[in-house]
Amino acid sequence: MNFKESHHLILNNISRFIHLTELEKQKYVSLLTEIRVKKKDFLMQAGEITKYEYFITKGCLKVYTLDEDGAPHISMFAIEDYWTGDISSFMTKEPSRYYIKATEHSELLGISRTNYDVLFQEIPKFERFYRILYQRSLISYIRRSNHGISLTAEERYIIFKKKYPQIINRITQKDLAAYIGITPEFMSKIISKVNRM
Amino acid sequence: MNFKESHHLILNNISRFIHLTELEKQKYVSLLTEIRVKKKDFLMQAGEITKYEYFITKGCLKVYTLDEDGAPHISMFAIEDYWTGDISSFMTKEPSRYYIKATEHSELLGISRTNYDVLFQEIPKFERFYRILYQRSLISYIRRSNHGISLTAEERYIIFKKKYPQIINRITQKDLAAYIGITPEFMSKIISKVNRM
DNA sequence: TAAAAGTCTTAAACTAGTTCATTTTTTTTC
DNA sequence: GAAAAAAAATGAACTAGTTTAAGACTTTTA
Repeated sequence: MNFKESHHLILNNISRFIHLTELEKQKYVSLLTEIRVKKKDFLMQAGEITKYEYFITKGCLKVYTLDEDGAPHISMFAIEDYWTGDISSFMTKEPSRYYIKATEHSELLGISRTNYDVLFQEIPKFERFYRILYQRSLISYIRRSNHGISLTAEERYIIFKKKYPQIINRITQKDLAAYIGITPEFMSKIISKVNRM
Repeated sequence: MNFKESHHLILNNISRFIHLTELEKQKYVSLLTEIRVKKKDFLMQAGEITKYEYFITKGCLKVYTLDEDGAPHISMFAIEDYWTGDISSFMTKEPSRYYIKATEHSELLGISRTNYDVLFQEIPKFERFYRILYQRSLISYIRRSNHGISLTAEERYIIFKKKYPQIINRITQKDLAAYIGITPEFMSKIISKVNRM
């Protein structure tokens, strides 16, 4: 059996948690859709019902909401080997409040809501895969929500820099500010202060 | 087959996502441990390795960390029909950074780490149950982490009050402040302001 | 490759939230 | 049910982070 590079990447990601036979691998990749999105283009926009859960094989994207004043708040940056999407809209089939925009030319594999359900019927082992995937995401979001209410912006910046060195060089300071939850002006002050230390 | 009241509660919670046969129900409840904890007593403390994932059948508990200054930051309040614990320490078997303290006399059902693994082997359907449970928790923590960095304390208070009316009357204003992420003094100001509106 | 658009920096005036100290009110305990 | 302990309220002085504005630097686009 011969898989393309993107399929190798996603199968390798999955193999960290569950073991699949060659036949299951074939079945699984047959349920995926390939998606390309150019820099600055949207993978999805607020108001739409999320059609896919995504796995990034190349590039970088930002997932964000806009508040009443039109200010962006970035929920996550997704690069190669990351999963992303709006799990809430994907599950409830209600319109999303999120935008997903490529900050670099990106390539993704998507699984549609229909195929997501088929997947569980045909290869129940995937319940385990997603159980573990969501469990791990949950751990990091519990931590992030605690940091948001208990740490200063400077502390959150230092943690982000340490935890995601491979991301920080690929994003603008403005987007980093929208992720940390402060204005770009204050982000600029923090960075020059931390660098001076 | 005759189950006690607490077993009825937990089985009813589980039946929202998966269907169990009578035999599976019996098997499942045999893996649970009953726990009682008096008001102001700890269910667990920072430094311990989390032994159980908990389901609350009666009472109210707060899950919190202490920062370097000794100030508490509450991650969640758990009441009847809620699941709680420290999923990170439970999975990694590393010492927890959380305290769980009963704010009322409470009764819980716990599943140990060993039995959690046995459960998946014996009733693989539980992978699906936990997949859905974690997926839903994830959705609410993603939202909470966004609120923490994008909303004012007053907005977070109004949202909490609307979303958890059954909890707000059971907790102190001080604990609410530790959940919202502000000082008790500022919480007091916000509440009197919002009530005046 | 010049012009336009977007990003980053700096600074002054402002606001949301903290700190500290004191008093009042409510809850707990014996 | 009185005394002690904890929670809530209030206010003044403070700090982290915002707003607005303007200039310098960098990237994108025609």
